[in-house]
Amino acid sequence: MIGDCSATYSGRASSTLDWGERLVLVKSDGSVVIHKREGYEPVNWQPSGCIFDTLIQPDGLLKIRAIRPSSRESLDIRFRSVFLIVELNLADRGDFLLYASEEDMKRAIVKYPSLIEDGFRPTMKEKRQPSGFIDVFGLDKNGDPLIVEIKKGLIRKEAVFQLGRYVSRMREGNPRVRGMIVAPSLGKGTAKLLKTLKLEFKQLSPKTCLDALQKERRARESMLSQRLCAHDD
Amino acid sequence: MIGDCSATYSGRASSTLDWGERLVLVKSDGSVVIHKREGYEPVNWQPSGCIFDTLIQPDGLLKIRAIRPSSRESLDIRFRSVFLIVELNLADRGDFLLYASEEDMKRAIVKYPSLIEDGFRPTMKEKRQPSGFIDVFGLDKNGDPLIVEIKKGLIRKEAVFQLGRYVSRMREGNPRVRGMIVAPSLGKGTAKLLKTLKLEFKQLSPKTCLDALQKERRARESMLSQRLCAHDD
DNA sequence: ACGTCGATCTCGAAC
DNA sequence: GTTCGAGGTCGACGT
Repeated sequence: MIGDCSATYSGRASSTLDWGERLVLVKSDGSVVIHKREGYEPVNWQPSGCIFDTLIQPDGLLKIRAIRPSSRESLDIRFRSVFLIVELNLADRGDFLLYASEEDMKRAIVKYPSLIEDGFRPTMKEKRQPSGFIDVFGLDKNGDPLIVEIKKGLIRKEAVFQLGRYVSRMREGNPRVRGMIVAPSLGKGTAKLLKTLKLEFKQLSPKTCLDALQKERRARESMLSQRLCAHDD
Repeated sequence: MIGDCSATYSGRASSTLDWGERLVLVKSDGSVVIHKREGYEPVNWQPSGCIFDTLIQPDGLLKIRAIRPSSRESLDIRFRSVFLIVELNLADRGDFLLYASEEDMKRAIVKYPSLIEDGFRPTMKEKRQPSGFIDVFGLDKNGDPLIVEIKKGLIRKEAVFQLGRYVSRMREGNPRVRGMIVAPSLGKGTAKLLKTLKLEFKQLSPKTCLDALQKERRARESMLSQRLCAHDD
Protein backbone atom coordinates (compact mmCIF):
# COMPACT_ATOMS: atom_id res chain seq x y z
CA MET A 1 0.00 0.00 0.00
CA ILE A 2 1.13 3.51 -0.74
CA GLY A 3 -0.55 6.41 0.94
CA ASP A 4 -0.68 9.14 3.52
CA CYS A 5 -0.51 7.42 6.87
CA SER A 6 0.48 7.73 10.50
CA ALA A 7 1.52 5.03 12.94
CA THR A 8 1.91 4.35 16.63
CA TYR A 9 3.91 1.50 18.09
CA SER A 10 3.68 0.16 21.60
CA GLY A 11 5.61 -2.72 23.10
CA ARG A 12 9.23 -2.87 24.18
CA ALA A 13 9.21 0.87 23.60
CA SER A 14 6.69 3.34 22.21
CA SER A 15 6.81 5.43 19.10
CA THR A 16 4.69 7.78 17.10
CA LEU A 17 4.98 8.51 13.42
CA ASP A 18 3.21 11.61 12.20
CA TRP A 19 1.30 11.90 8.93
CA GLY A 20 3.19 11.47 5.69
CA GLU A 21 3.31 9.46 2.50
CA ARG A 22 4.91 6.04 2.81
CA LEU A 23 5.00 2.56 1.40
CA VAL A 24 3.54 -0.17 3.59
CA LEU A 25 4.06 -3.90 3.09
CA VAL A 26 1.69 -6.28 4.79
CA LYS A 27 2.73 -9.89 4.30
CA SER A 28 0.83 -13.10 4.65
CA ASP A 29 3.14 -14.43 7.33
CA GLY A 30 2.05 -11.58 9.57
CA SER A 31 4.90 -9.18 9.08
CA VAL A 32 4.63 -5.46 8.41
CA VAL A 33 7.14 -2.95 7.08
CA ILE A 34 6.67 0.81 6.72
CA HIS A 35 9.19 2.53 4.47
CA LYS A 36 9.80 6.25 4.25
CA ARG A 37 11.16 7.83 1.11
CA GLU A 38 14.71 7.32 2.33
CA GLY A 39 16.69 4.80 4.28
CA TYR A 40 17.41 1.13 4.06
CA GLU A 41 15.62 0.40 7.30
CA PRO A 42 11.86 0.60 7.84
CA VAL A 43 10.69 3.42 10.08
CA ASN A 44 8.14 1.13 11.71
CA TRP A 45 7.69 -2.60 11.44
CA GLN A 46 6.43 -5.79 12.97
CA PRO A 47 8.16 -9.16 12.56
CA SER A 48 6.23 -12.16 11.33
CA GLY A 49 3.56 -13.67 13.53
CA CYS A 50 1.19 -10.74 13.73
CA ILE A 51 -2.56 -10.89 13.91
CA PHE A 52 -4.16 -8.21 11.75
CA ASP A 53 -7.23 -6.22 12.59
CA THR A 54 -8.36 -4.03 9.73
CA LEU A 55 -11.29 -1.67 9.92
CA ILE A 56 -12.76 1.53 8.61
CA GLN A 57 -13.21 3.86 11.51
CA PRO A 58 -16.42 5.83 12.01
CA ASP A 59 -14.70 8.87 10.54
CA GLY A 60 -13.88 6.95 7.38
CA LEU A 61 -10.15 6.46 7.99
CA LEU A 62 -8.69 3.03 7.27
CA LYS A 63 -6.92 1.55 10.25
CA ILE A 64 -4.70 -1.53 10.30
CA ARG A 65 -3.68 -2.94 13.65
CA ALA A 66 -0.91 -5.54 13.78
CA ILE A 67 -0.59 -7.27 17.14
CA ARG A 68 2.17 -9.70 17.97
CA PRO A 69 0.81 -11.80 20.82
CA SER A 70 4.12 -13.49 21.64
CA SER A 71 5.77 -10.25 22.70
CA ARG A 72 2.65 -8.17 23.43
CA GLU A 73 3.51 -5.55 20.86
CA SER A 74 1.15 -3.64 18.67
CA LEU A 75 1.47 -1.40 15.65
CA ASP A 76 -1.39 0.81 14.50
CA ILE A 77 -1.40 2.30 11.02
CA ARG A 78 -3.99 4.85 9.95
CA PHE A 79 -4.49 5.94 6.36
CA ARG A 80 -5.76 9.38 5.51
CA SER A 81 -5.56 8.61 1.82
CA VAL A 82 -4.43 5.66 -0.27
CA PHE A 83 -2.74 6.08 -3.66
CA LEU A 84 -2.18 2.43 -4.46
CA ILE A 85 -3.12 -0.96 -3.16
CA VAL A 86 -1.65 -4.06 -4.75
CA GLU A 87 -2.49 -7.54 -3.58
CA LEU A 88 -0.09 -10.18 -4.82
CA ASN A 89 0.54 -13.86 -4.57
CA LEU A 90 4.21 -13.89 -5.46
CA ALA A 91 5.47 -17.08 -7.07
CA ASP A 92 8.93 -17.43 -5.61
CA ARG A 93 10.71 -20.75 -5.42
CA GLY A 94 14.17 -19.34 -6.10
CA ASP A 95 16.90 -20.43 -3.70
CA PHE A 96 19.00 -17.97 -1.76
CA LEU A 97 22.62 -18.96 -1.12
CA LEU A 98 25.10 -17.07 1.03
CA TYR A 99 28.83 -17.71 0.97
CA ALA A 100 31.69 -16.87 3.30
CA SER A 101 29.86 -16.86 6.60
CA GLU A 102 31.47 -17.62 9.94
CA GLU A 103 29.92 -21.04 9.67
CA ASP A 104 31.93 -21.66 6.50
CA MET A 105 35.12 -20.77 8.34
CA LYS A 106 34.24 -23.15 11.14
CA ARG A 107 33.63 -25.98 8.71
CA ALA A 108 36.89 -25.31 6.90
CA ILE A 109 38.90 -25.28 10.12
CA VAL A 110 37.38 -28.51 11.41
CA LYS A 111 38.03 -30.15 8.05
CA TYR A 112 41.52 -28.71 7.52
CA PRO A 113 42.93 -27.96 11.01
CA SER A 114 46.33 -27.05 9.58
CA LEU A 115 44.72 -23.77 8.50
CA ILE A 116 45.17 -22.86 12.16
CA GLU A 117 48.37 -24.61 13.09
CA ASP A 118 50.23 -27.81 12.32
CA GLY A 119 49.34 -30.64 14.60
CA PHE A 120 46.07 -29.16 15.78
CA ARG A 121 43.39 -31.78 16.35
CA PRO A 122 39.89 -30.39 16.83
CA THR A 123 37.72 -32.47 19.09
CA MET A 124 34.57 -30.41 19.45
CA LYS A 125 32.59 -27.86 17.56
CA GLU A 126 30.27 -25.52 19.45
CA LYS A 127 31.41 -26.64 22.89
CA ARG A 128 28.92 -25.62 25.53
CA GLN A 129 30.20 -23.46 28.39
CA PRO A 130 28.64 -22.07 31.58
CA SER A 131 28.10 -18.82 29.72
CA GLY A 132 28.19 -19.21 25.97
CA PHE A 133 29.80 -21.34 23.31
CA ILE A 134 33.30 -22.10 22.17
CA ASP A 135 33.54 -22.18 18.39
CA VAL A 136 36.18 -24.88 18.07
CA PHE A 137 37.98 -26.79 20.79
CA GLY A 138 40.88 -29.22 20.43
CA LEU A 139 44.41 -30.22 21.34
CA ASP A 140 47.59 -28.78 19.90
CA LYS A 141 50.63 -30.81 18.87
CA ASN A 142 51.84 -30.86 22.51
CA GLY A 143 48.49 -32.09 23.74
CA ASP A 144 47.57 -28.77 25.34
CA PRO A 145 43.95 -27.62 25.07
CA LEU A 146 43.34 -24.94 22.47
CA ILE A 147 40.21 -22.79 22.45
CA VAL A 148 39.49 -21.15 19.10
CA GLU A 149 37.23 -18.17 18.63
CA ILE A 150 36.37 -17.46 15.00
CA LYS A 151 35.23 -14.15 13.53
CA LYS A 152 34.77 -13.42 9.86
CA GLY A 153 35.35 -9.70 10.26
CA LEU A 154 37.45 -7.23 12.19
CA ILE A 155 38.17 -8.21 15.79
CA ARG A 156 36.81 -5.90 18.46
CA LYS A 157 37.56 -5.78 22.12
CA GLU A 158 34.28 -7.43 22.97
CA ALA A 159 35.31 -10.57 21.10
CA VAL A 160 38.61 -10.68 22.96
CA PHE A 161 36.87 -10.39 26.32
CA GLN A 162 34.49 -13.15 25.30
CA LEU A 163 37.36 -15.52 24.58
CA GLY A 164 39.18 -14.29 27.67
CA ARG A 165 36.32 -15.40 29.90
CA TYR A 166 36.28 -18.92 28.48
CA VAL A 167 40.04 -19.25 28.73
CA SER A 168 40.43 -17.86 32.24
CA ARG A 169 37.74 -20.23 33.43
CA MET A 170 39.50 -23.22 31.93
CA ARG A 171 42.93 -22.08 33.11
CA GLU A 172 41.72 -22.46 36.69
CA GLY A 173 41.87 -26.20 36.06
CA ASN A 174 44.80 -26.24 33.64
CA PRO A 175 47.08 -23.21 33.30
CA ARG A 176 48.42 -24.49 29.97
CA VAL A 177 45.13 -23.85 28.19
CA ARG A 178 45.62 -21.71 25.08
CA GLY A 179 43.14 -19.26 23.61
CA MET A 180 43.26 -18.16 20.00
CA ILE A 181 41.32 -15.65 17.93
CA VAL A 182 41.01 -16.54 14.26
CA ALA A 183 39.98 -13.67 12.01
CA PRO A 184 41.02 -11.72 8.92
CA SER A 185 42.21 -8.67 10.87
CA LEU A 186 42.68 -7.11 14.29
CA GLY A 187 41.11 -3.93 15.57
CA LYS A 188 43.34 -1.16 16.86
CA GLY A 189 43.69 -1.75 20.58
CA THR A 190 43.06 -5.47 20.46
CA ALA A 191 46.65 -6.58 19.90
CA LYS A 192 47.74 -5.22 23.26
CA LEU A 193 44.63 -6.60 24.90
CA LEU A 194 45.37 -10.05 23.53
CA LYS A 195 48.87 -9.87 24.95
CA THR A 196 47.58 -8.80 28.37
CA LEU A 197 45.19 -11.72 28.52
CA LYS A 198 47.82 -14.07 27.08
CA LEU A 199 45.77 -14.92 24.05
CA GLU A 200 46.94 -15.57 20.51
CA PHE A 201 45.89 -14.40 17.07
CA LYS A 202 45.91 -16.29 13.80
CA GLN A 203 45.15 -14.39 10.64
CA LEU A 204 42.73 -16.24 8.40
CA SER A 205 40.26 -14.83 5.92
CA PRO A 206 36.86 -16.23 4.96
CA LYS A 207 38.16 -16.28 1.40
CA THR A 208 41.02 -18.64 2.30
CA CYS A 209 38.54 -20.91 4.04
CA LEU A 210 36.25 -20.85 1.03
CA ASP A 211 39.15 -21.77 -1.22
CA ALA A 212 39.98 -24.70 1.03
CA LEU A 213 36.41 -25.92 0.81
CA GLN A 214 36.10 -25.16 -2.87
CA LYS A 215 36.68 -28.67 -4.05
CA GLU A 216 33.23 -29.65 -2.83
CA ARG A 217 31.71 -26.30 -3.67
CA ARG A 218 32.95 -26.02 -7.21
CA ALA A 219 30.23 -28.13 -8.73
CA ARG A 220 27.37 -26.17 -7.17
CA GLU A 221 28.92 -22.78 -7.83
CA SER A 222 29.67 -23.35 -11.47
CA MET A 223 26.13 -24.58 -11.93
CA LEU A 224 24.73 -21.43 -10.38
CA SER A 225 26.98 -19.01 -12.16
CA GLN A 226 25.97 -20.60 -15.43
CA ARG A 227 22.33 -19.93 -14.69
CA LEU A 228 22.68 -16.49 -13.10
CA CYS A 229 25.63 -14.82 -14.74
CA ALA A 230 25.27 -16.05 -18.28
CA HIS A 231 23.90 -12.67 -19.30
CA ASP A 232 26.48 -10.49 -17.51
CA ASP A 233 28.20 -7.84 -19.55
CA MET B 1 9.14 -2.59 -8.83
CA ILE B 2 7.43 -5.94 -8.75
CA GLY B 3 8.60 -8.68 -11.05
CA ASP B 4 10.43 -11.90 -11.72
CA CYS B 5 14.06 -11.24 -10.84
CA SER B 6 17.33 -12.74 -9.72
CA ALA B 7 20.16 -11.14 -7.80
CA THR B 8 23.81 -11.57 -6.97
CA TYR B 9 25.59 -9.81 -4.14
CA SER B 10 29.31 -9.44 -3.74
CA GLY B 11 31.16 -7.61 -1.01
CA ARG B 12 31.72 -8.58 2.60
CA ALA B 13 30.25 -11.90 1.58
CA SER B 14 28.71 -13.27 -1.61
CA SER B 15 25.23 -14.44 -2.34
CA THR B 16 23.05 -15.60 -5.18
CA LEU B 17 19.30 -15.37 -5.39
CA ASP B 18 17.65 -17.48 -8.04
CA TRP B 19 14.71 -16.40 -10.19
CA GLY B 20 11.43 -15.59 -8.49
CA GLU B 21 8.80 -12.90 -8.06
CA ARG B 22 9.71 -10.18 -5.56
CA LEU B 23 9.17 -6.57 -4.63
CA VAL B 24 12.14 -4.27 -5.13
CA LEU B 25 12.49 -0.79 -3.64
CA VAL B 26 15.02 1.56 -5.15
CA LYS B 27 15.27 4.80 -3.18
CA SER B 28 16.64 8.16 -4.13
CA ASP B 29 19.21 8.10 -1.34
CA GLY B 30 20.83 5.11 -2.99
CA SER B 31 19.38 2.30 -0.95
CA VAL B 32 17.88 -0.91 -2.27
CA VAL B 33 15.65 -3.49 -0.67
CA ILE B 34 14.46 -6.79 -2.16
CA HIS B 35 11.54 -8.40 -0.37
CA LYS B 36 10.33 -11.94 -0.81
CA ARG B 37 6.72 -12.87 -0.18
CA GLU B 38 7.50 -13.60 3.46
CA GLY B 39 9.68 -12.28 6.21
CA TYR B 40 10.27 -8.97 7.87
CA GLU B 41 13.83 -8.73 6.58
CA PRO B 42 14.83 -8.19 2.96
CA VAL B 43 16.49 -11.14 1.24
CA ASN B 44 18.95 -8.82 -0.49
CA TRP B 45 19.67 -5.15 0.08
CA GLN B 46 22.09 -2.30 -0.13
CA PRO B 47 22.23 0.53 2.41
CA SER B 48 22.06 4.14 1.30
CA GLY B 49 24.92 5.62 -0.68
CA CYS B 50 24.73 3.43 -3.74
CA ILE B 51 25.46 4.46 -7.29
CA PHE B 52 22.98 2.93 -9.71
CA ASP B 53 23.76 1.59 -13.14
CA THR B 54 20.64 0.59 -15.04
CA LEU B 55 20.69 -0.94 -18.48
CA ILE B 56 18.88 -3.23 -20.83
CA GLN B 57 21.17 -6.10 -21.68
CA PRO B 58 21.65 -7.31 -25.26
CA ASP B 59 19.27 -10.17 -24.51
CA GLY B 60 16.58 -7.71 -23.46
CA LEU B 61 16.74 -8.30 -19.71
CA LEU B 62 16.63 -5.26 -17.46
CA LYS B 63 19.59 -5.09 -15.12
CA ILE B 64 20.07 -2.77 -12.16
CA ARG B 65 23.48 -2.60 -10.57
CA ALA B 66 23.84 -0.91 -7.20
CA ILE B 67 27.42 -0.24 -6.17
CA ARG B 68 28.41 1.13 -2.79
CA PRO B 69 31.84 2.65 -3.30
CA SER B 70 32.54 3.20 0.40
CA SER B 71 32.55 -0.51 1.17
CA ARG B 72 33.22 -1.86 -2.33
CA GLU B 73 30.02 -3.85 -2.43
CA SER B 74 27.78 -4.48 -5.37
CA LEU B 75 24.31 -5.85 -5.89
CA ASP B 76 23.07 -6.90 -9.32
CA ILE B 77 19.39 -7.35 -10.00
CA ARG B 78 18.12 -8.80 -13.25
CA PHE B 79 14.47 -8.73 -14.29
CA ARG B 80 13.01 -11.42 -16.53
CA SER B 81 9.62 -9.74 -16.37
CA VAL B 82 8.17 -6.72 -14.63
CA PHE B 83 4.57 -6.61 -13.39
CA LEU B 84 4.59 -3.14 -11.93
CA ILE B 85 6.80 -0.10 -11.80
CA VAL B 86 5.82 2.85 -9.67
CA GLU B 87 7.89 5.99 -9.43
CA LEU B 88 7.03 8.22 -6.52
CA ASN B 89 8.06 11.42 -4.91
CA LEU B 90 6.69 10.80 -1.44
CA ALA B 91 5.76 13.91 0.51
CA ASP B 92 6.74 12.99 4.03
CA ARG B 93 7.48 15.60 6.64
CA GLY B 94 6.00 13.65 9.53
CA ASP B 95 8.19 13.32 12.59
CA PHE B 96 9.15 10.01 14.09
CA LEU B 97 9.48 9.89 17.85
CA LEU B 98 10.69 6.97 19.93
CA TYR B 99 10.08 6.86 23.66
CA ALA B 100 11.52 4.85 26.50
CA SER B 101 14.91 4.25 25.04
CA GLU B 102 17.98 3.73 27.20
CA GLU B 103 18.77 7.36 26.51
CA ASP B 104 15.47 8.37 28.10
CA MET B 105 16.36 6.41 31.24
CA LYS B 106 19.75 8.07 31.37
CA ARG B 107 18.20 11.52 31.12
CA ALA B 108 15.65 10.74 33.81
CA ILE B 109 18.31 9.45 36.20
CA VAL B 110 20.59 12.43 35.70
CA LYS B 111 17.67 14.77 36.25
CA TYR B 112 16.12 12.87 39.17
CA PRO B 113 18.98 10.94 40.84
CA SER B 114 16.73 9.81 43.68
CA LEU B 115 15.26 7.34 41.20
CA ILE B 116 18.44 5.39 41.94
CA GLU B 117 19.09 6.16 45.58
CA ASP B 118 18.71 9.03 48.01
CA GLY B 119 21.74 11.27 48.15
CA PHE B 120 23.16 10.17 44.83
CA ARG B 121 24.86 13.02 42.98
CA PRO B 122 25.67 12.25 39.33
CA THR B 123 28.76 14.02 38.07
CA MET B 124 29.24 12.61 34.62
CA LYS B 125 27.20 11.12 31.83
CA GLU B 126 28.88 8.86 29.29
CA LYS B 127 32.23 8.77 31.10
CA ARG B 128 34.93 7.53 28.78
CA GLN B 129 36.85 4.46 29.90
CA PRO B 130 39.80 2.48 28.52
CA SER B 131 37.29 0.01 27.15
CA GLY B 132 33.87 1.49 26.64
CA PHE B 133 31.57 3.96 28.34
CA ILE B 134 30.07 4.32 31.76
CA ASP B 135 26.44 5.37 31.51
CA VAL B 136 26.30 7.48 34.65
CA PHE B 137 28.98 8.18 37.22
CA GLY B 138 28.63 10.01 40.53
CA LEU B 139 29.04 9.99 44.30
CA ASP B 140 26.67 8.39 46.80
CA LYS B 141 25.58 10.00 50.06
CA ASN B 142 28.80 8.80 51.73
CA GLY B 143 30.93 10.30 48.98
CA ASP B 144 31.87 6.93 47.55
CA PRO B 145 32.07 6.63 43.75
CA LEU B 146 29.08 4.93 42.15
CA ILE B 147 29.18 3.54 38.63
CA VAL B 148 25.76 3.05 37.09
CA GLU B 149 25.08 0.81 34.11
CA ILE B 150 21.62 1.30 32.60
CA LYS B 151 19.69 -1.20 30.53
CA LYS B 152 16.13 -0.75 29.44
CA GLY B 153 15.47 -4.46 29.11
CA LEU B 154 16.29 -7.74 30.77
CA ILE B 155 19.84 -7.91 32.15
CA ARG B 156 22.11 -10.46 30.52
CA LYS B 157 25.45 -11.71 31.69
CA GLU B 158 27.23 -9.65 29.08
CA ALA B 159 26.01 -6.44 30.70
CA VAL B 160 27.20 -7.61 34.11
CA PHE B 161 30.65 -8.46 32.80
CA GLN B 162 30.84 -5.08 31.12
CA LEU B 163 30.10 -3.26 34.38
CA GLY B 164 32.40 -5.66 36.23
CA ARG B 165 35.31 -4.64 34.06
CA TYR B 166 34.80 -0.95 34.73
CA VAL B 167 34.40 -1.46 38.46
CA SER B 168 37.33 -3.79 38.97
CA ARG B 169 39.54 -1.32 37.13
CA MET B 170 38.45 1.54 39.35
CA ARG B 171 38.67 -0.56 42.51
CA GLU B 172 42.39 -0.91 41.94
CA GLY B 173 42.62 2.74 42.94
CA ASN B 174 39.75 2.85 45.42
CA PRO B 175 38.27 -0.36 46.83
CA ARG B 176 35.12 1.46 47.97
CA VAL B 177 33.93 2.00 44.40
CA ARG B 178 30.38 0.72 43.91
CA GLY B 179 28.90 -0.68 40.73
CA MET B 180 25.19 -0.75 40.08
CA ILE B 181 23.02 -2.14 37.33
CA VAL B 182 19.79 -0.27 36.74
CA ALA B 183 17.18 -2.14 34.73
CA PRO B 184 13.59 -3.34 34.86
CA SER B 185 14.49 -6.98 35.50
CA LEU B 186 17.29 -9.49 35.98
CA GLY B 187 18.08 -12.46 33.75
CA LYS B 188 18.30 -15.92 35.24
CA GLY B 189 21.88 -16.45 36.33
CA THR B 190 22.73 -12.79 36.72
CA ALA B 191 21.75 -12.35 40.39
CA LYS B 192 24.44 -14.76 41.53
CA LEU B 193 26.92 -13.26 39.12
CA LEU B 194 26.27 -9.79 40.54
CA LYS B 195 26.89 -11.09 44.06
CA THR B 196 30.14 -12.74 43.00
CA LEU B 197 31.43 -9.52 41.46
CA LYS B 198 30.10 -7.45 44.42
CA LEU B 199 27.79 -5.42 42.22
CA GLU B 200 24.36 -4.07 43.03
CA PHE B 201 21.02 -4.03 41.27
CA LYS B 202 18.36 -1.37 41.30
CA GLN B 203 15.05 -2.13 39.67
CA LEU B 204 13.83 0.71 37.50
CA SER B 205 11.62 0.52 34.45
CA PRO B 206 11.72 2.76 31.39
CA LYS B 207 8.09 3.52 32.14
CA THR B 208 8.95 4.93 35.56
CA CYS B 209 11.62 7.07 33.97
CA LEU B 210 9.17 8.25 31.36
CA ASP B 211 6.69 9.19 34.04
CA ALA B 212 9.38 11.16 35.83
CA LEU B 213 10.18 13.02 32.64
CA GLN B 214 6.56 13.41 31.67
CA LYS B 215 6.22 16.87 33.05
CA GLU B 216 8.34 18.19 30.19
CA ARG B 217 7.01 15.63 27.73
CA ARG B 218 3.35 16.14 28.44
CA ALA B 219 2.96 19.15 26.19
CA ARG B 220 4.48 17.46 23.14
CA GLU B 221 2.73 14.15 23.76
CA SER B 222 -0.73 15.56 24.22
CA MET B 223 -0.28 17.52 21.05
CA LEU B 224 0.65 14.39 19.17
CA SER B 225 -2.00 12.18 20.68
CA GLN B 226 -4.59 14.76 19.79
CA ARG B 227 -3.52 14.65 16.21
CA LEU B 228 -2.86 10.92 16.01
CA CYS B 229 -5.32 9.26 18.31
CA ALA B 230 -8.34 11.51 17.92
CA HIS B 231 -9.90 8.88 15.70
CA ASP B 232 -9.12 5.85 17.87
CA ASP B 233 -11.96 3.50 18.63
C1' DA C 1 9.36 -19.32 27.26
C1' DC C 2 14.63 -17.86 28.16
C1' DG C 3 19.71 -17.70 26.71
C1' DT C 4 23.27 -17.05 23.50
C1' DC C 5 25.30 -15.56 19.20
C1' DG C 6 25.84 -14.33 14.19
C1' DA C 7 24.67 -10.72 10.79
C1' DT C 8 26.34 -8.48 3.81
C1' DC C 9 23.72 -6.71 10.61
C1' DT C 10 22.66 -0.81 10.27
C1' DC C 11 23.32 3.39 12.51
C1' DG C 12 25.43 7.00 14.91
C1' DA C 13 29.10 9.18 17.47
C1' DA C 14 33.76 9.81 18.82
C1' DC C 15 38.48 9.86 17.91
C1' DG D 1 38.62 6.98 7.72
C1' DT D 2 38.33 3.41 11.88
C1' DT D 3 36.45 1.88 16.15
C1' DC D 4 32.78 1.16 19.23
C1' DG D 5 28.36 0.28 21.40
C1' DA D 6 23.12 0.33 20.78
C1' DG D 7 19.09 -1.67 18.59
C1' DG D 8 11.66 -2.06 19.40
C1' DT D 9 17.84 -5.06 16.67
C1' DC D 10 16.09 -10.02 13.86
C1' DG D 11 16.64 -14.89 13.31
C1' DA D 12 18.35 -19.37 14.52
C1' DC D 13 19.24 -22.85 17.63
C1' DG D 14 19.35 -24.95 22.02
C1' DT D 15 17.41 -25.85 26.83
